[in-house]
Amino acid sequence: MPRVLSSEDVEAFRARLCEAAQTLFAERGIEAVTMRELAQALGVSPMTPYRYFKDKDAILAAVRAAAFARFAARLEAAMAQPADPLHRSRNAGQAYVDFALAEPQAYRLMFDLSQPTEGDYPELQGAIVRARRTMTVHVEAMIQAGQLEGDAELIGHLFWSVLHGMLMLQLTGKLAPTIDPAKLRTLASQTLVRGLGIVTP
Amino acid sequence: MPRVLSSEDVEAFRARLCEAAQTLFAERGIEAVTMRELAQALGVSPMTPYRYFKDKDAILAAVRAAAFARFAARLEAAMAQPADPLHRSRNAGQAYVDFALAEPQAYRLMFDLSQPTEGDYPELQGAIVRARRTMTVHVEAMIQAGQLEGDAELIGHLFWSVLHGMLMLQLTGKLAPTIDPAKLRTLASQTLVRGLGIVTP
DNA sequence: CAACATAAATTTACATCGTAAACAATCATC
DNA sequence: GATGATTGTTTACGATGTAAATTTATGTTG
Repeated sequence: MPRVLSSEDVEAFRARLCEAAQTLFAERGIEAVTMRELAQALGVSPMTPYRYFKDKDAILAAVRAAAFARFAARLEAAMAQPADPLHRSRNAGQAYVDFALAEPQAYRLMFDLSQPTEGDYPELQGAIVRARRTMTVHVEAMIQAGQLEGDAELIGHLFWSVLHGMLMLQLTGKLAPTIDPAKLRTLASQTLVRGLGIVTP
Repeated sequence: MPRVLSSEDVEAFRARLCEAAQTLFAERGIEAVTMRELAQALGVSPMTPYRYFKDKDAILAAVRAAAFARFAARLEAAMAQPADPLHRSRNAGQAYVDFALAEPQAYRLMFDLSQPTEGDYPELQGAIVRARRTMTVHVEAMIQAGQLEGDAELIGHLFWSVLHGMLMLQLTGKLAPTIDPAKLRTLASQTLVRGLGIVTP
């Protein structure tokens, strides 16, 4: 049933496809999902998705970009709560952990070394930049509040590294069975606060 | 040219295959390597590898186990240098970074979320345990030397998380272009030393 | 030593995947 | 209403992982 498509229709189909892909990824794992399945989930014939995306990589990139956007939105929402900068940082950290544990497949898609399809796909690039920006904003707030001093971007990346490392080890099942991830996160938090000389209000 | 194979021959072939796989992985990336290529690299017909490994996953697991073993050996060698515990920790951290940057494909294979083929393959499990053990030994040494107090395993996992997080972000190209990875590592080290109250000699 | 059994390796074959190319069906425009 | 473009489908192809059949070479036995 072909019709003339407005660009809104195109966007709508793309969005539906991304959503279906995300759902299937979460259910069956990323590489278990095939183009044919995806088309079937949308009720179209196997080749139809190719009218809206160049290839599978392009779909992956779009789903990744959407995941980064959702991720950034969560962090921004957590930091929007009124509180002193240190507490807002804690909230953001909690939101980070919540996201990764609630949507491990999305987190994996975002941070796996699977494909270096980064450079292409400017939409994806933008989503990453936005998410990364969030990582340093809260540090700048603490610095401005006099709770901390130093290079905000560098310190932001340190927070990020600690969170990312703990979560990746947890998600990949690399933590020792005796390790309680929550305790590890508490220790990490306390250690960073002390180590960076953050003034606790 | 079939012959009766001793179990040493079998092991030798497996080792050759793993080595070839590792080389090809490093060259062309992991998922770009095909069973047929692998067989060709060994000068055998495409199906021969299946006489020595159940399937491709089994080969992946064997290469992963070998990578973990090499990794653990490097860390252990770095810590075997005579020095006070804190310096041995630093050496181990440097060895960790060196390994990941020198063999990014191996590091990726070890820590990607690609397949949860962990549970099967006891050989792999053992290699991981050995590598993980290394991560806490140096902390125990510092505690015994009175340079630090706390839960050695938990603190070991904190060190591990920070290193792993920084390296993964670097290897996946997620660090901001303005970030110097070496500076980030320096900040991380200083922050952990201060935050954990490590007594510097 | 000749015939055979068995283990090793190869060849053939197949299902599945991503996707290119050919085709069909619908609508906008003249 | 004929025509050309746009959307969707069908068909087809090469590549991949691997199962099954087949060949080849060795060690064993009468």
